[in-house]
Amino acid sequence: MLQQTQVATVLEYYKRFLNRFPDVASLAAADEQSVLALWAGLGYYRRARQMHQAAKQVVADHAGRFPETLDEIKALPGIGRYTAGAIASFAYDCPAPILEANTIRLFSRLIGLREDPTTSKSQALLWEAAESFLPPRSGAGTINQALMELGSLICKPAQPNCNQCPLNSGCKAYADGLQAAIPIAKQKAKPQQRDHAALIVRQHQLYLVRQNDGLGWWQGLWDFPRIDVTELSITTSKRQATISQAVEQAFEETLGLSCRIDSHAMTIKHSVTRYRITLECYFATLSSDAFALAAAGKRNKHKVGRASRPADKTRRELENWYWMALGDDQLPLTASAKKLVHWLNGNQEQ
DNA sequence: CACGCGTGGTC
DNA sequence: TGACCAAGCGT
Repeated sequence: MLQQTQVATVLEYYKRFLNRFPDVASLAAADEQSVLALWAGLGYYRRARQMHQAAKQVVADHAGRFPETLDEIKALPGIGRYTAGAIASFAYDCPAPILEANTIRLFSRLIGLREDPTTSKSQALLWEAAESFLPPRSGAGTINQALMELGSLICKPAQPNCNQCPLNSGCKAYADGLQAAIPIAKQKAKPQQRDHAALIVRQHQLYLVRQNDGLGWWQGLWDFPRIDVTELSITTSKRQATISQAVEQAFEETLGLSCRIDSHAMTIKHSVTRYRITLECYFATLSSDAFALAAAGKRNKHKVGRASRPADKTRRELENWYWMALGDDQLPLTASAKKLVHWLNGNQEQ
């Protein structure tokens, strides 16, 4: 959970998760969808699937006992050199180095690294630095955690407290006054704007949702029917009726969902990697034939794990539909879908 | 090796 | 407010 995710963000998810899956065996025995449901909102959902797979692998290949050597730990899906080193040193006191956001910054400054820390050359130097701090006998876990804390609390990204740093006498960046310039930030791809549209289709107290397939964003997670309408180049200068018509047509062509847009509900701004997404949410009514198709989806209880892929393409779509109650906490929803659910809960007039 | 993957917090 | 950042990994 902590991979690329701040501790404060993880805490509540972690508690809920361990409450539901207190050991490897219970996680291994779980449905992927219930694992994802507890992860929903955290992001990087591949981590959840890989951890689930790792639990199964521990049961199958290690008799249910978590492996205790660096190589065996690293062989598990979703566990790379950092996470393997962290587990091995924290849990089993193996003399394994670690390198992550905090210590990359710390070591970059200590050795006065003037290049992009992500290149293989830089990485080799940084791992070497990490290794140089390992104690000869035991206590690697303590040292590793102490170095992370030092990076987190003192050797901060901006305005590091060099005067409080116990390592400042050996720090090249500090000696040269370069602590603000190191590590150098690598240039990122320019953010791109995307326009999405989502439909709010209510039938009695249930809302139509669909599961994302194995391609693209939010694989295996559920969302309100959503499409990318960036190419429609919708502008505010167009009449609302024109926009609605274009969006209706796009839903028909993309999802085979024939509907009429009734009104605009809300706008959600969010982002995925380098994309800045503006999601316009509309109340909509399905046309009668589309309604029959969607109703068929209701009989398909949502599946465990990824949806199967029958040869027939039209059927494939239908398996991914579901009528969801607003209070449903079993379905793994994307963060934006959760926001929309929250808004709908607050807007249940009547 | 560069890129994709999610989201929320901070300044 | 938008850019930066976070207990990385797999491809």
